[in-house]
Amino acid sequence: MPHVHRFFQALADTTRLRCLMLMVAEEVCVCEMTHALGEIQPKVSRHLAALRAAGFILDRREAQWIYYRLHPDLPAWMHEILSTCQRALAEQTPFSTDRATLADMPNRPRRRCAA
Amino acid sequence: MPHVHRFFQALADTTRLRCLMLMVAEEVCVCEMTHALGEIQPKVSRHLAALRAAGFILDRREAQWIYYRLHPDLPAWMHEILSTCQRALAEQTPFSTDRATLADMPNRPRRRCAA
DNA sequence: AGGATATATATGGATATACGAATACGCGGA
DNA sequence: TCCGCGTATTCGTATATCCATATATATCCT
Repeated sequence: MPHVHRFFQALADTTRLRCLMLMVAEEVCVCEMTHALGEIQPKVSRHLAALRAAGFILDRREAQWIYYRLHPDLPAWMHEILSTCQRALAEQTPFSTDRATLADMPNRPRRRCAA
Repeated sequence: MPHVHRFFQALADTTRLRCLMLMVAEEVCVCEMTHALGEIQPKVSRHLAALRAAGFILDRREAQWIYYRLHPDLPAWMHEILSTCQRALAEQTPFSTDRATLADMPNRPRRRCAA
């Protein structure tokens, strides 16, 4: 199926996988991912656009920031695979350092107060 | 990590994924996969070579047949993902028909009697 | 309105990947 | 030894993918 192909093709790029691993945990905006990965903005943006076009993530604008999250209607097995990945890769580079760099990010945009 | 990248890149091709889904269940030789998928032999062989070069499968020669199976040292999380795939995709085309076509294959080479 | 910040997209080029057709290799049997 | 079968590989080509640079769009603030 094309869906399956698209999914694994999405995971096959390191930049996209790193972004997805961050999004498994929480909603993240582009500048946060750019900072966390240490990549230039157009590169991150381009890969997020690909993930969005394939229907794997959703975006939400809040002021000048655009937050991305996993698509809520993602098939269960895809979500399961992403969880498996995070469990297996969380303590390996670059995924562990991505999380740390994000946590230490100065002036991190704050989400609208939930509730 | 390059390993992770290689793994998902391997799954991102439909021919390779179909072969892997067959190998999750049992050891399969090239002519069996060629028959099951309805693809030409060099195409199947080429993709198996890629999987072998990446260390995801092992081959074993028996007379003129070469049998492929998942590499026994595959990391647990990769095996887990393959299992998740099979559970999710087993009843979808082309994976379901691949299994059926293999089961109905005439003159299917028989493995050496185990034990 | 104008500047600053955040994000998206366009462009052109380099590299990788997949393909069919043809061919080579390895093994068993007559 | 020659043939047939199963498998692997080479070749040339078409297509896809990724990238960096430059630029466009949108929003906020003053």
